[in-house]
Amino acid sequence: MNFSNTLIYWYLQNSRELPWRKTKNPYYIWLSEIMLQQTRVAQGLSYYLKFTSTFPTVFDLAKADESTVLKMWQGLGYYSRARNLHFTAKQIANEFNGEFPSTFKEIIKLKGIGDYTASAIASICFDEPTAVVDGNVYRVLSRYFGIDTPINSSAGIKEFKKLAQTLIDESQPGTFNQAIMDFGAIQCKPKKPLCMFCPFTDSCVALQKNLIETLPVKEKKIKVRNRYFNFLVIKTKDNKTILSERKGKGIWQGLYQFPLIESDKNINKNELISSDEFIALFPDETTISLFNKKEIVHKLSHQHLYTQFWIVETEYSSEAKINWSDIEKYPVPVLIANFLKEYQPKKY
DNA sequence: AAGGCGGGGCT
DNA sequence: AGCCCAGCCTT
Repeated sequence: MNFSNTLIYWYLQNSRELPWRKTKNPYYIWLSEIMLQQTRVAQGLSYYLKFTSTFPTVFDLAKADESTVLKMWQGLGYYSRARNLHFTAKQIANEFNGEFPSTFKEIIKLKGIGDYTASAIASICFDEPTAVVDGNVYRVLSRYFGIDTPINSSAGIKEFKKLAQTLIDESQPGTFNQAIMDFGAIQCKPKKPLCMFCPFTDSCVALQKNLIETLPVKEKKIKVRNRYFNFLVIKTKDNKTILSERKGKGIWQGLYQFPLIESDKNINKNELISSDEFIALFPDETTISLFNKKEIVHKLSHQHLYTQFWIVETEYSSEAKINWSDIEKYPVPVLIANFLKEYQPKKY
């Protein structure tokens, strides 16, 4: 049996039962694919169920406020996915009359959809033989064929796409694509792959040459940046606080946070209240206490955030317009959601 | 071509 | 601690 047939045979016996496998509706497939970008199935699953029940059609999603969409996305990460999802939903609803584009060439034009996602939707929903290349596919192909081209080099990206395209079963492209991804996720795992039960034991180059541990090759490593965050959790006498939206380029675009003073190291109370930024925010008398005695380290893939939450009690602040009971309506980073869970446990 | 963007699970 | 996950966008 050739590669494709062996793979599909494996898939018939080992595929995972997932809700988006029961449909070819491009709206649902699109939703699942966006959610699963750089995200494990286990993490994305509950979000998929929540989105499909709250927004059964693309029109429902298009009608929602962006803030509502972000709130529902809260905790899933890479929030530009949610903003692009919403943008594209409005485009499909308003300009395309709710009809999803049906060819790879048209699909890839949509915001938030790249080569992988366009291939997935075109193959699964419209039977177009366009091969997906995600992290699973890089791993499976680099091992099976013994290819050491770095998967994140431009040469590697082209090479693996071309190879996958020659392997795809043109009579069932969607099944082939899902099969190779499931195979990578379940069998040909990054660590401790299940080579002893593998249908490719006699043809896998990496297994024969003992290269399983070294393939695939990835060339760059990400640098981690350390940052020191001081969130000012305002409480006025009339039970209001300040939240502001993060704009611009950095992390958590579109999410809300307490006023933030960033420093180049952990600072104490005196250093905080004597800083220009603090004085600008609170010229009047305040009572301040540090909520977390030990710094909270929140790790993103590329930044480590050393965080202190300062409880700032003051008589009144003209900036404080949000009622405490309304905080939960705002989309916030997990770092802040975790704080709120401890600070006002009754709410959760 | 390179860097930025979350959060969580596994080793 | 480091790596990876149904990647994409910007510069």
